[in-house]
Amino acid sequence: MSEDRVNSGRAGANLGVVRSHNSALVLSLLRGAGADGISRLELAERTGLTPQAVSKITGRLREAGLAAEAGRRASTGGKPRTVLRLVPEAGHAVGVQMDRDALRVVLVRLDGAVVGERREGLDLGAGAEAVLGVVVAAVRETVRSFLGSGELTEAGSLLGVGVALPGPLDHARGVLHRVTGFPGWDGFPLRDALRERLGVPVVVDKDTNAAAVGLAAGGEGGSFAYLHLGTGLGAGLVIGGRVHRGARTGAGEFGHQVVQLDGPRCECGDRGCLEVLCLSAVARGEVETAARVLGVGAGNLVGLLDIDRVLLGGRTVLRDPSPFVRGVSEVLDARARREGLREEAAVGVVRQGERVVSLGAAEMVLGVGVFGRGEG
Amino acid sequence: MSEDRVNSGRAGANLGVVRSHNSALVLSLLRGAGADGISRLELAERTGLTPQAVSKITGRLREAGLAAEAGRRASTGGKPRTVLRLVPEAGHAVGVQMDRDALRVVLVRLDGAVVGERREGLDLGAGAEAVLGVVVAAVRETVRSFLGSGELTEAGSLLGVGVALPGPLDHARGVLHRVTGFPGWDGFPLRDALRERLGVPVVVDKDTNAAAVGLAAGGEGGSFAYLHLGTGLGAGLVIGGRVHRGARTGAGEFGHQVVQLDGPRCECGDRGCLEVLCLSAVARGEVETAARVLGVGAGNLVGLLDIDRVLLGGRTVLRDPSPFVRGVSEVLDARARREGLREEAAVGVVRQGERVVSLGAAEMVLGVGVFGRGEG
DNA sequence: TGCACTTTGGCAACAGCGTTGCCAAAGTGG
DNA sequence: CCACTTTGGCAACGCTGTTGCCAAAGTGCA
Repeated sequence: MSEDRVNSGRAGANLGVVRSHNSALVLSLLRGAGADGISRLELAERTGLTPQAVSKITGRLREAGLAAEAGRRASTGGKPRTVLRLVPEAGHAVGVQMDRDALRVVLVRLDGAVVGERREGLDLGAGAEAVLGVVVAAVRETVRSFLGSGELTEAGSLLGVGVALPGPLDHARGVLHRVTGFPGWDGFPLRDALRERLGVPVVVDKDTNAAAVGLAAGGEGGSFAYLHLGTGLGAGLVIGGRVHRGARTGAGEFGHQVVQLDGPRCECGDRGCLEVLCLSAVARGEVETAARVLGVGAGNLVGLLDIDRVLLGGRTVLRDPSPFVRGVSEVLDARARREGLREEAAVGVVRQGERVVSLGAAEMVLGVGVFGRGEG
Repeated sequence: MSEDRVNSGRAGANLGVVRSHNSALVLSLLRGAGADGISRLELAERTGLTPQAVSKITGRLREAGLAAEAGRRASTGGKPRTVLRLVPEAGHAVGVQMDRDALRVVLVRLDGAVVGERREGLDLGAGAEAVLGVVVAAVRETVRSFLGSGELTEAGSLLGVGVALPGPLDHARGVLHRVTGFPGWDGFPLRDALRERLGVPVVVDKDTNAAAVGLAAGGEGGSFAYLHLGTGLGAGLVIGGRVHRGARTGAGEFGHQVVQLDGPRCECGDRGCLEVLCLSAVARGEVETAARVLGVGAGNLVGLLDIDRVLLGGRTVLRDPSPFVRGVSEVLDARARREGLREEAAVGVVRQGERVVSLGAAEMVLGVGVFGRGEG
């Protein structure tokens, strides 16, 4: 019912919404503070809430076991501030990245720290049932070996499983539209199938969106794009702190923007797509050219959305990031100079490397799982 | 203070936020219902609020003179629903469109109906002070002749003035960065200057954003783009019902996306921009080519953002819309077929014609002016 | 060592939000 | 005419963050 409301229009607010909003807000600030912790008054300043409200909210979080007091700051002439810290062991989430040929499973704590990881081969062509079995077994095994519990839901420790994979899909329903090259997956209800077998909440999303969620939760503020250059070229967009998926989870199709009218044929059927130009340059060993072409696409994106930052990832980039960073930076730099802007959008490489997608998948669970509909 | 919070991060919510959110929500539904009106129970269904909450909210709106009961629906076996209607005369807003060579001022009622309009020539090169004088006089005269009051703020009837103009500017501060071709405007604090002279709230935004606000308020739901093809080529983006401006009000720079690597030089300094390709085709009289190129840009946009609809406007399109609609539709259609989507993004022409920008400018005031921070 | 001062943060009372329970009003339909 | 349905207001309520107040816990000067 609430999902309908959110989809079909704008929803009315009530006290419950206020509470979960504020709780999620405080929780995310606690997470951002990490092991350093954060004081109540600092939380009040950052949220705009009164100190007393923060006290009540953190009191609830402490009672729920999600937060705890952890030492004090130095005094500034009065009573020293008490430091609050997230209790990282209070919850865990599993992140799954399903690729064409590989499976990656990570287990993270509430604070995002990785406590377990597992990698193995995967053959998406083996059929939905077989693949599902492999994924379920891998998740079970990961949780068992690192949390030491056979029962996934035991003690409420496992909040859920996030699954990221390429290809068109429906995030809201958790249904795959198709998986490029593997027609057997058309319309497969991956979320419900996994939820039934694992017995915990499951979230499904495109790999690029998952990465974007993880990066946003990892402290990347404002608006940014994650550009993933691997076997394909896609983007995850974060606008004002929230991932933008579009109504059909179709947003972020970055690789098939046309940057050369009547250019070479792309396998999508169109001509002059960024992806075919970029990847064919990579295949020819012309990394500089690939980077410049990627930069042009990034420039188009920055101009359209006025984003603050561009983060690069994906196997092809991570193999040797510097020419890509340099090439994209140069294009954006030139753009900013032309526009008369003081600073261009900053370009960087994801520091999580190849794990950025699976970590983001886990993050999707933490973002919404701990307190109502979180803020992403 | 609240502005700081909103800009620097995510803000905590309290009861006041809930009230203004829900009030704005109900008000926007009342506006959407127009002269037909809408019943309390319908409002409850649409917002997800309980009927009793809707009764309280509409009670406040009625007390404020913004809404009124207006007849009843047919009975369905019980007491017939009472119809509520916006009181259109309860408030007015002025929309100003400043163009390189022309000024357009519209006066609209709370329901968006135009009750007055005024057009005259403008020379942006005449200097800020001179132009300001012309604008102020035009606004005063428009209000006086159609509302019959010399005092703008009298009876709280004029809620504010929205101003739309091209060129880079800062929406949040209401400061112009520069106006292409007229360096004298660099850094001019247009919003504050107008507010001081007119004595009512003033909102300043890019012309394309203003149009987008107006279209969104006019019932265009979901996510869409307004593409404006006039002396330049720009876009206004609405994502999930809200205009996306970017941190620097720089979003929507649609015309300078590169669609032809190493293409012809654009006056922005880059090569192969959509704008130069499209407008030069128009200049050569090759409208079909211009439309196709525009379609390619629209396709890139649809792919990146997964928007539902593309609306065309601007002098060049409005002169003869059908080839543009056809050309863009064909490109998007082909895209959707390639993707295997059931339906492509719909293409249309703004029904407001040349007034879409000035009407949107007025809408910017109504959206935020009546109740706190509205929903855009 | 003592006392004035600053700062933190909990307790209690409070205002105001939407919600719930209840019932009068105003229709339909047999 | 009366049973029934549906609408929507009144009153009590639970819960939110807010405000006023004060104890706790430091600093720093005398």
